[in-house]
Amino acid sequence: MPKHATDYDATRYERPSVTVDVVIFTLINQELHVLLVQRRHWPFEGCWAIPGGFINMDESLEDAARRELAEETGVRDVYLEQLYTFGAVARDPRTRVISVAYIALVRADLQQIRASAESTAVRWFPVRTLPEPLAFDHDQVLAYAIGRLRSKLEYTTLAFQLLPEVFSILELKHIYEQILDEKLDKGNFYRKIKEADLLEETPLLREGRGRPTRLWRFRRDRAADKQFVFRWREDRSVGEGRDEK
Amino acid sequence: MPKHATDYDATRYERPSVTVDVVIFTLINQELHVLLVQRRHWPFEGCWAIPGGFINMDESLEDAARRELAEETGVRDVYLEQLYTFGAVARDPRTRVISVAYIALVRADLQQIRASAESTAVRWFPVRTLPEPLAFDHDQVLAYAIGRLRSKLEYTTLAFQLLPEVFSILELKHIYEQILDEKLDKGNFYRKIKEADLLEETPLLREGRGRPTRLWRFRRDRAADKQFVFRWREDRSVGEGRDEK
DNA sequence: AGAATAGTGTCTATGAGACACTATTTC
DNA sequence: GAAATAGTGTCTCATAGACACTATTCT
Repeated sequence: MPKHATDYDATRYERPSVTVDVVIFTLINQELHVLLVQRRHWPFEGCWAIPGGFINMDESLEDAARRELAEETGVRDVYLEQLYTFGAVARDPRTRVISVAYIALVRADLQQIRASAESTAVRWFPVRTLPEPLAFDHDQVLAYAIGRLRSKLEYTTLAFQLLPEVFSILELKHIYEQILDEKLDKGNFYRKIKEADLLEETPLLREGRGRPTRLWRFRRDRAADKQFVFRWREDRSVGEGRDEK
Repeated sequence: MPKHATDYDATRYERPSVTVDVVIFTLINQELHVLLVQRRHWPFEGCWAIPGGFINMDESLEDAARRELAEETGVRDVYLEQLYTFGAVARDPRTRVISVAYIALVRADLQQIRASAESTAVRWFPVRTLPEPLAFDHDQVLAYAIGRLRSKLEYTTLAFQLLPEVFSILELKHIYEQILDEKLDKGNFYRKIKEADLLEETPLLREGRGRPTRLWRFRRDRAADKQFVFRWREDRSVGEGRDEK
């Protein structure tokens, strides 16, 4: 098969379909959730799936991901990142489909989710209790997405995408715990987050059962500085690279 | 546009072409090089480009990448990793093309490169002195590949892919320096690499101008242990995530 | 002996992790 | 005062980084 042939003819080779799937994460009641849609039709009728769809010829991959995201959640201006491209030959029984997967982080309180013509339902699922089985190879996609989220959390300020405008330091710690799936030390967390100088104190307090808690705001100016990275801890585990069977 | 519609008709939507491009790295004279092909035809006639080609309908993305790699270098069984998928609308003037980019690491001494029908030449270029301009958006692809290589080097044993069966510790250090583009401390490097217990001493010595150097072998058994990661240093910089304009 | 290259030893500053302590609220 | 939650202080141990030192070859 020639590469970049002169006499290129668009119709000459059979082409795969290309879809964009978006793994949409949010935090509900301090717990990490993911948005899934229930399929109305064959294949995998009734199964839950990661929302996605075919790309248009006049939109970039990221534009397509944003469109899908908007269609499912009505949300705009969120954190969006390409995850991986899945291209096993028989992952879709209908035809050859290459799926470019994206991760999105949204604040649940802002979102209005809705079902569509192809789905009977749309729901947030806690990542700890996902439905089984998922459609296509979406279990792999999701597992990979969670792994990526976890590893990126350790060296980026990504967790702030999930938080409201103001929040307490212990809420932030809770997100880290949710995503990393382990307990963190309170004192060490306070120390590191303060050293990072990422937060701006607000005059606000939130009352609860015990001592009221101070609320903070994320300093976007510091995060915008691309050189700057808040690294919760140095301990990176596997990270990038995955084996497509 | 419907997602996963029942009455799915493969011909119903216009489909993009999908290519796989492989950024092939090697080490020549202790210097990091990348394989480029010179294009024979329009578009970008005469420009250097990353080798790649259209995927077949019956091969996975990774299979396609291995095929391309074999076609360009005749090499098999190398380190191969998906890099990123590039999908800007007008990146190829002929038609809509989505390119899934891969990174491969090969040992140059083993390879026999050859030109093909579409290329007038195939050459290894030092990454420090790349030709300008590259075809398509290949400058971006390459820059991204180098960044990925750099960041992965810091927490994987990937550098060993570039080395021959036996090598000296200072040669290994040299690879790290090449890829990271900075000087490393000799003593610290010796310390870390030995602590990692990744190397096996051989009885071999190599003579040079000064004191002969001990040769070592990579312990694949330790690296196979997926939990294990040789981390040259903790200092991860940006890493994953990229902005496709 | 001196140059060239290989390889080791050691000091210091940093910072992650553990954990005990203090503070402020409600009941 | 006790319970509940918020927030601080401090000690220790590991280790990254700097850098001086020793070792073995050739000419």
